[in-house]
Amino acid sequence: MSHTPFPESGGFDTQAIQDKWQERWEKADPFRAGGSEDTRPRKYVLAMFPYPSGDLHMGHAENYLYSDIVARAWRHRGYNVLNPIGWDSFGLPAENAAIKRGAEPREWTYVNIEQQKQGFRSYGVSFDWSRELHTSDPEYYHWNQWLFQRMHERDLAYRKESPVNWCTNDQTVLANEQVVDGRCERCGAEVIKKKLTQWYFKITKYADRLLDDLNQLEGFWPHKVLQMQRNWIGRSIGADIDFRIEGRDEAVTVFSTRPDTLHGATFFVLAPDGDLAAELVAEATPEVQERFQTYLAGVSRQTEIERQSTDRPKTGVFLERYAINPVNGERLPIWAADYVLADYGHGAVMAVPAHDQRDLDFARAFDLPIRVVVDTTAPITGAIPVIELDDEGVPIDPGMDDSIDELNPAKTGLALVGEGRMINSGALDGLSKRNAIARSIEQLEAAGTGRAAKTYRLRDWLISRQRFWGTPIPMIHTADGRIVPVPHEQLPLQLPDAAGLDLTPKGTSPLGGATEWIQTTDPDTGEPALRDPDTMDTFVDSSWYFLRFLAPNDATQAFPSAEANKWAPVDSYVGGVEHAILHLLYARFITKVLFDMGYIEFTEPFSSLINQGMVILGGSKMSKSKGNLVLFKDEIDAHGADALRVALGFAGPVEDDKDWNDVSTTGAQKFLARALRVAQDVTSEPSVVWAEGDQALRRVTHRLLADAPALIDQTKFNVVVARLMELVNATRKTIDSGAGAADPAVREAAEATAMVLDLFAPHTAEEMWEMLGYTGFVGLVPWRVADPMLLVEDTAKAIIQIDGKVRATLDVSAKIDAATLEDLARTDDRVLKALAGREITRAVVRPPKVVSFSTK
RNA sequence: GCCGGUGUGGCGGAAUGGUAGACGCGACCGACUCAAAAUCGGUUGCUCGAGAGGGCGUGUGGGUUCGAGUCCCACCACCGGUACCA
Repeated sequence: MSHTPFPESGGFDTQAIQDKWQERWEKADPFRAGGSEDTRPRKYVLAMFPYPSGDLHMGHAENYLYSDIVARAWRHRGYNVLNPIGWDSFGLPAENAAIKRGAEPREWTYVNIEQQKQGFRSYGVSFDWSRELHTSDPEYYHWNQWLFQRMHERDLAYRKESPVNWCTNDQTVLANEQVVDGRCERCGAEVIKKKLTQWYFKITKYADRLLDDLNQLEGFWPHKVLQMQRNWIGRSIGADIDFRIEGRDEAVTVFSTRPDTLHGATFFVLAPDGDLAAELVAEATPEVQERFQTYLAGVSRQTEIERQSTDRPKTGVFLERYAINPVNGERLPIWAADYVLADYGHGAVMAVPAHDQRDLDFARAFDLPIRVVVDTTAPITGAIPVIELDDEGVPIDPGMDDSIDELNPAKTGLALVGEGRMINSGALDGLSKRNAIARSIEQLEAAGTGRAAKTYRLRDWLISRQRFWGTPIPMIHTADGRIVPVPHEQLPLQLPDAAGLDLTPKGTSPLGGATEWIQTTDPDTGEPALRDPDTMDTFVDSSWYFLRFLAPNDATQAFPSAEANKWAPVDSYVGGVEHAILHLLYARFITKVLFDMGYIEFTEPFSSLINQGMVILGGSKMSKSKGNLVLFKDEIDAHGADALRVALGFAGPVEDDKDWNDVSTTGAQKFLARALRVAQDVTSEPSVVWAEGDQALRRVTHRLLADAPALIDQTKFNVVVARLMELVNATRKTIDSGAGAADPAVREAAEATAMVLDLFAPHTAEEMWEMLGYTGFVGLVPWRVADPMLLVEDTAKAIIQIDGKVRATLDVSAKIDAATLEDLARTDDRVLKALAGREITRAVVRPPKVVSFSTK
């Protein structure tokens, strides 16, 4: 193969070096994880597996660099490391490409995988290639179907009719997590609500555990991600309160975080698209029915974007029915309004306009009464106000001074949500908000009309998709209306050939058009039956793939429990923050489900998480549509894999975004050439005695050896590169103007450089190692332990401060005692000059580094 | 609005409460060269000063401390998440 050496590589043919080592790695396959015979402790490193959308881009370059750095570092530190790779190869882009070009989704997908694979090989990533998997292979999705059926058995997979998110462009439903700002996360089209019957995974059953277990991850996952998940799960604590509805037998329950304000409830609101509203309207007068239907039609036409826009005026219709307040028997008019959501809480609220901004806005729009029940002017700390009692021992309501217009919600339009003391609330009067919440729950429980309750923002995970390129849902709809699993001996239920199928989005699954495929028989009766035409959300695939890597070719089970318990949870998981909720929440959920089923012994999938920032260009995201893509392949071709890796590793902290303009591949090339030249210049033999080498250089070498492991653990990769540069610079200096190239310390430094540089520039490191006279792979060589004797300095620089300003520095022995150091400082010329006769009133001496004098 | 995060040279960024700016990019000066590239050496926070040397400096204002980029309080700016969630 002909090639031209990269420029700026100091005469080294880095292209040839790269080719040479990639060929050797491919042949020797040195990065396979050890099997059961391997007694070293294990580490599982994983980068979020790629979707094969085309060639690799800079985001991949960063992501897989970081996981490779960690994997390589752990190998050097004596671990049996698993660093696998696979493809998240089901999904919409394949299908859309297929529609556009008339190719099969499968073909498009597997061509892309081949391309990405070449990309990874050219990048020198130390994967265990023997465990490669594709989620679009029946050998993989078989076990999605298995998982689905196990969950179905436990009522964790179920069907329900509910308003769902519908992407108007992709013509499919979406999970709540896939709607971003009212738009489809994938294509950006507006999302509307539709009422459909779909398959769900009951993630809400795990809400408490998903929330509480986040505490275990504190310090190991980015704080930001933990916080995002907490907010997403959104646990609210309060009470369920039962309201009787006039003319109806069953009570209606509402959830409220403010049961203390029950006396301030003046009306009642139902979600217009909920079941209860429909029921009440069915019994209403024709006029009410008509008004309601008109309103509902308007509401359902709205997109999520319209619905979410702030400052929207409140709208609603009065249903001419009344709810009865359980604490005082008051009749509360029932309205239907779209500010109440059908799928949160119970889809109904008691409205307390004085103390809830939304209720207040609604009350003011429709002229409904407003009653203040918390006096927010009353002190809640300090002396408890004296409550006067009337003749019967009932507290006299102190009332609120309603001459204070600034505090009258009806006038200001501002609900009083702050702290205060209860008024107009019977036996709760005088209590602080906090105490009143607790007391009101006690009262409701005593009366049997309410109870403490929790509600979550998290909704169940909608997993059906009306698209082709995904895992078929392994269920059968029988003629008599039962829904039964596909018998396990018929699994995997494979996708039919896409040829001849109409894949265009039309709102129903393309599989419905696969006549032969969709028709089957009822496994119980033998009667004709239909398969479920939908496929699963591809996030099901990625929610457990890290377990499949432990035995990707096992045709008998999803994964062997014994292997899973040995390797998993993943020790270091690397990926973008865009998955902070979606993928990471789902994987945590499925892990807990598998734990409950007894397949694994751990409850969290990823012990530590690294979120890399984005690679941007000129301050904005790179994208094909903007035409500002920096291509992975172009950079490898222009500067070499190692230069790209070093440049990215050095560009800044892992979690920060990196502007491509600040990523210096040419700087990295220069550094790599300097490192190679150092190795080339070494004239001593591997057998030299290092202890006889130059002490100053040895100290630099050993400080790096001592610090590197902790720096890697703290993901301060950019600092490790900086320290490598310092070592190479120090070695250069020793060769050129110090002890010379033959000094043993020079060899020791060059060898240490190769061993640590392997994390960032594996090709260069291997080449250095070979230049230094070794034959094996440096990537497999254990790091040397730093000599503690070389880490303690025998001299130190002491700083002398006077009134907080550094006035002198002294070279002193590292073992100097406080009295000697203080004497030296007090008699130093510069100190005397700076004192200018002022008297020292205080001296703080911290040998050997600091003397601090204070003066008058 | 609510929740979280971040503010350090021209730029990317270092810095267990102890000399702020490691390491690099860029820039400038020099060596080599017919010349350029590459390479090598030097300078490079701002400012006053010929120099010696001094003053000021980590978003702003306060505080704790012998000593604060680092700890505490208040504020400002930017970024991210989320939002009729009852």
